[in-house]
Amino acid sequence: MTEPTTSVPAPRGRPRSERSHQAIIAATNELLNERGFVDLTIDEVALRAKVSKTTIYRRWPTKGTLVFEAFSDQFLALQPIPFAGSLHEDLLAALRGFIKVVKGTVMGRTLAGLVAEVQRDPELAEVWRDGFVVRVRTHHRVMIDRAIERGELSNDVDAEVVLDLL
Amino acid sequence: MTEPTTSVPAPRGRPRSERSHQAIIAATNELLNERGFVDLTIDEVALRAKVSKTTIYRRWPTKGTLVFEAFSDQFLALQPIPFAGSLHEDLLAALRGFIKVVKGTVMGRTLAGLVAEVQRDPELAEVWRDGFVVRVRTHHRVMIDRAIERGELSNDVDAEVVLDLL
DNA sequence: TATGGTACGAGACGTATCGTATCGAAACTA
DNA sequence: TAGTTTCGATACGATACGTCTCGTACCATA
Repeated sequence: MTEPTTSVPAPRGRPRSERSHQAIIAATNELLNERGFVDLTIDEVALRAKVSKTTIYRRWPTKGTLVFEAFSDQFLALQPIPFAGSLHEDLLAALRGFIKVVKGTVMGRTLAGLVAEVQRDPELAEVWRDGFVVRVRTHHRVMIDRAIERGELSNDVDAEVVLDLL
Repeated sequence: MTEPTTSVPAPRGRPRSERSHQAIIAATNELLNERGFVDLTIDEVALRAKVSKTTIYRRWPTKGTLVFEAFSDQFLALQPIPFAGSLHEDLLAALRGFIKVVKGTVMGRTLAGLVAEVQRDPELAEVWRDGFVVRVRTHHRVMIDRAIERGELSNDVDAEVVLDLL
């Protein structure tokens, strides 16, 4: 075998356009910031990305999954891990940063719509948990681990609960 | 004048049915708990309340305002003012109670949809602020006032910010 | 009792959006 | 060149919101 057995079975037919993929994500983020989740329409994403609506649905099954993918990277990039010194300060700083983004940018609007959508679509909820909540928690876990090396613990559970508001 | 000048100019014509009003609110709450904000339809509220859709729109301009009214009372009734002793404990208890309702009942789903809707409708946003956020804050203000009589203060601002997540 | 003002029920209606289906052209592989 | 898959264009079905019309029911007043 010249190819590993785990390799993809060699692509057939016309390949998917990578340019289209990026144009769709970009257009989605633009419209997301202009109008938020609810008022974003797939037709307009297609129009702005110079792509057919069919192409979008061929890659993302629902509006929610598309918006999720476009949004999550953009959002998480704005959530740095603070390094203040004490766990209490770190968590507070993280919370402040989170609130600042939610209240100070248009992303809060999108997040609200996305959270609402997650309540309705079980498949999206799964992607949401695996691809967003987990990453946020991993984020926080770092702070908590860092704190364990000092001897703080009882308040940790509370903090996790607080951040469950996500 | 047998009537005070500030009295209502005497109602003319057929009065609005109080029974209809209550039936609409009740049906809305039922459907809200069954399906949440997004999947609740005005047509079904009308059907279940044995009321014409016209009657609903004659009283509430949008779906959002109706749901808000039906939901806010129901929700706030489940948010008692804790009395633990210290401000820290009180706020924590309030937060726990809030999270418990949001995560443990179907109301969280409705709340998410409502928050998303508030981001879109400026009129609803106004009603939301005046009729919900204010009441929640008044709620918390009681705890804070109670704490001021002991001499805690610096952490208060933080707590308000945290509860801004609403 | 007659009249005018308002709410009511029933339902058609226009607009908007999601997501699907169809179909011929284009792009790529073997 | 033949086979396979994606592409764009666009019609379509399914819902839902919110508006509008019209004839009827209810209430105060003269």
